[in-house]
Parts: sequence; C-alpha cells; structure tokens
Amino acid sequence: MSTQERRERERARRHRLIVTVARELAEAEGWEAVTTRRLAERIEYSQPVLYSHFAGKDAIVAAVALEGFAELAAELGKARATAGTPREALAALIHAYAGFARLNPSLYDAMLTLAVDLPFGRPGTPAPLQAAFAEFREAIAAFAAGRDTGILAEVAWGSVHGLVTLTRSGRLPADHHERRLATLIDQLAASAGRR
Amino acid sequence: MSTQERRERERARRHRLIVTVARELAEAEGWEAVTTRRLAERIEYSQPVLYSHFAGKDAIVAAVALEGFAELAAELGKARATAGTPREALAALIHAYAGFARLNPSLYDAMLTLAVDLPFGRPGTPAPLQAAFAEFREAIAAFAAGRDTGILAEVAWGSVHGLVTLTRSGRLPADHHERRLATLIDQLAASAGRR
DNA sequence: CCGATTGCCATAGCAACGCTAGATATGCGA
DNA sequence: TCGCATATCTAGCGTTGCTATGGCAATCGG
Repeated sequence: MSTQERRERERARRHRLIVTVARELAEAEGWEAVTTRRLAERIEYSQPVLYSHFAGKDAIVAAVALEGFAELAAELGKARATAGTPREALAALIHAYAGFARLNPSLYDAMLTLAVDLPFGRPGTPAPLQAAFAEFREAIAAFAAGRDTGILAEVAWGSVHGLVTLTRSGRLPADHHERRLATLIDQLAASAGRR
Repeated sequence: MSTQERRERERARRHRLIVTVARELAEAEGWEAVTTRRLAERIEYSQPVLYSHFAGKDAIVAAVALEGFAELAAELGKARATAGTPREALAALIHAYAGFARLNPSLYDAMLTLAVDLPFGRPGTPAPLQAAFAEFREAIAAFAAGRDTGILAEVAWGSVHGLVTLTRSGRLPADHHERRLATLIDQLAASAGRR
C-alpha cells in the first residue's frame, strides 16, 4: 500500500508545518497573535485541518513547547561541554539558560508559562524535558556535598526561571540582570562549603 | 453640593465592589472565568459600567493585583516580626511568601503572571509594591556582607517566585516543595560567609 | 478505462469574548 | 412642573476557539 504511506508522510509533513508556523508566528508577534484562523491561513489550509492534527490550540502550543525543551537541552549541554571547572560549567549553564529565554521569549512562554498539559510528573515525562532537567542535575552535582542532587537541580532551575520571568516582564530592573545571575551562581556554588 | 459627594461615594463603593467581585470570581473559578459579562452580572450592572470605572479588563486585574501586593507586604512584615534571629526571619519570610502564593493562587497570578501594565520600574511604582519588596530587602540585609542589598533582595524574590510558580504548575514535584524552600533559605543565608 | 465508494477538506455557523455607540431612563436644579 | 444633564442599558461589532454538514476529488474494483 504505497498510497497510504504517502498519505501518512504528507500528514506528518503537515503536522510539522503547523508546529513550525505556529512557532514562527508566536516569535514574530506573540502568542496572542496566534489564532487558529491566522494559523490556518499561513499553512494554506482551513481551520478544521488543525483539529484533525491536534486536539486544540493548547495541544499546538504544547507541541511547540516540546520542541523548545529539546533545543534548550541541547544548548545547556553545549554550554556545559565548553567549560573547564565545575564552577565555570555551572555559570555557563545558567547564562545559556538565561540567553535561551531572552532569545526565544515566546518559545519560553510556551514551555513554562502556557501549555499546562505537558506531563512533567513522571512517568509519562517526554524525553526532552528529562534531558533539560538532567543538564541542571549534571551541572549542580559537583556542588552537592552530600545533599540531594535532584533537589538542588530543582532549586537551581526554579531560581533562574524566576529571575528570567520577572526580568522579562519588567518586575525586576533589566540593568541588574547580569549581577543577579552572578549572585545566583555564587549562591548555588558557594553553599556546598556550608551546612 | 451634597448630591455630588454622595455620587462620588457611591462610585467609590461600586469601584471597590468590582475589584472585590473580580477577585472572588477569580479565586473561585480562575481568571479565565472572569469575563466582563459575568462580572457585570455579579455586580448587578451592565457591562459598560465596568468601562466607566476601568480602562479595560486588564485594568481590573491590575487593581486586584495591587490589593494583593498590599496584603502580601503585610503578611511578609508579620512573618519577619514574629521571628528572633535574622536566619529565622528570612526563613519565616520565604515560607510566608510561599504560603501566600499557595493560599491565593489566582491573586498571585494577577500580581505576577498577568497584569503587565503595573509600573514596577521606578519612579511611578505604587506603594504596596515597594513595601513588599522592602520586606525582602530587610530580611536579606543581615546576610549582605558588603554586597548590594537590592540585588540580593531581587535574587531572593526571583528565586522563591520561580520555585512557587514551577511547583504550582506541576513542573516541579509538589512533595519536594518544603525541601526546596529549605535549600533556598540555606543558600540565601549561607553565601554571606563566602567571597 | 469506467463507475461506485471512500476519505478528505472547505464553507458556514455557534456560542462566547472584550469593548462601544446610540438610545433610554433617571434625577437634579430652576 | 418643566427642561436639562447625567447615568445606565440595549444592542451590536469584530474576533475568538471549535464543529456540523455537505461537496469534491482521489482511490479502488471490475
């Protein structure tokens, strides 16, 4: 059945097209500009086609978010790899994370502000999500000093996420951003000597 | 002109009613359930009345958010006051902050996820916002060790905000929440001994 | 190579959204 | 009591996410 295979290929191709166009549109004009009508127009199909691929708009956002996590994990891994000492690796990871959020604001929104229906709680957690978290775990492990690496990674991730979001929404002064990141890195690395 | 005074009183009363009802509705069913129609129905007026008090829905959310910041500042102040050592005061502040976010999830959303049009950047920053931030500054000052208190307060706020947000959206496992907060407090307090 | 059938897709529409213009009712001052 | 000003409502605009229906085109059996 060659025709059926071709159809599935075309469907898969269109599936990816929807995700790509949604992401481009979001990065260009923000998620509030990503309506099902505009999206349908851009992919040159009618609205109902979107719903034959995704359960709804939220599912499209979630698909974009998943793509974002994969890229984030890659960026974090690259940052860690190009560093020498554990301290430098941690600093590189934090800066890579902040840079990713700054360069892809709407993508970051999809990943961590919108799209609640991604299963973060195990066991159904998608691989890209686990990979991104694993990078935090690897980077922080050197500073564990007997403490739980998972907890430390969670604190590191949450902290840098909070700083990034509050900075991006104007809640924290933008010109202190670098100093805040440096302070955070100090705290994450320094507390190993204590307790 | 007594009639004019009475009218202004009634307007002010209705103004507060709108904010109160919006907040109640949001806490009961989430902000997506707070539509101008439902809000108008609850206050027993028609939709356009809302727009004679506020520029739009966002302005109503911002008003609720402002109320939230005032309450948050009060809670944080109370927490700091009932603590002995600086370390206990910092821990009490962090836990009070996390508790506030947990008990008033929609209010917290209005303050820090929605409502972008609140002027955080000085000089037009509303007093409740400054008061809440001042509590962080006071709590962290004892651990400054020569470092910039403002930066440290910003890092503390951003960090706990990130942990709270990711926990509440299910991005971080809920059962580790307390351990994460304890670790954060350790880091905020411990780094004073370094550098 | 033709006709029946299957599956895909677009048109059109629903209910609800934020917001507003114009008409109506209310209550004041003279 | 009359005329005016102010306050409020009714009705509607354009847009949203989503879907039921109906027609067209590609596919398969002969």
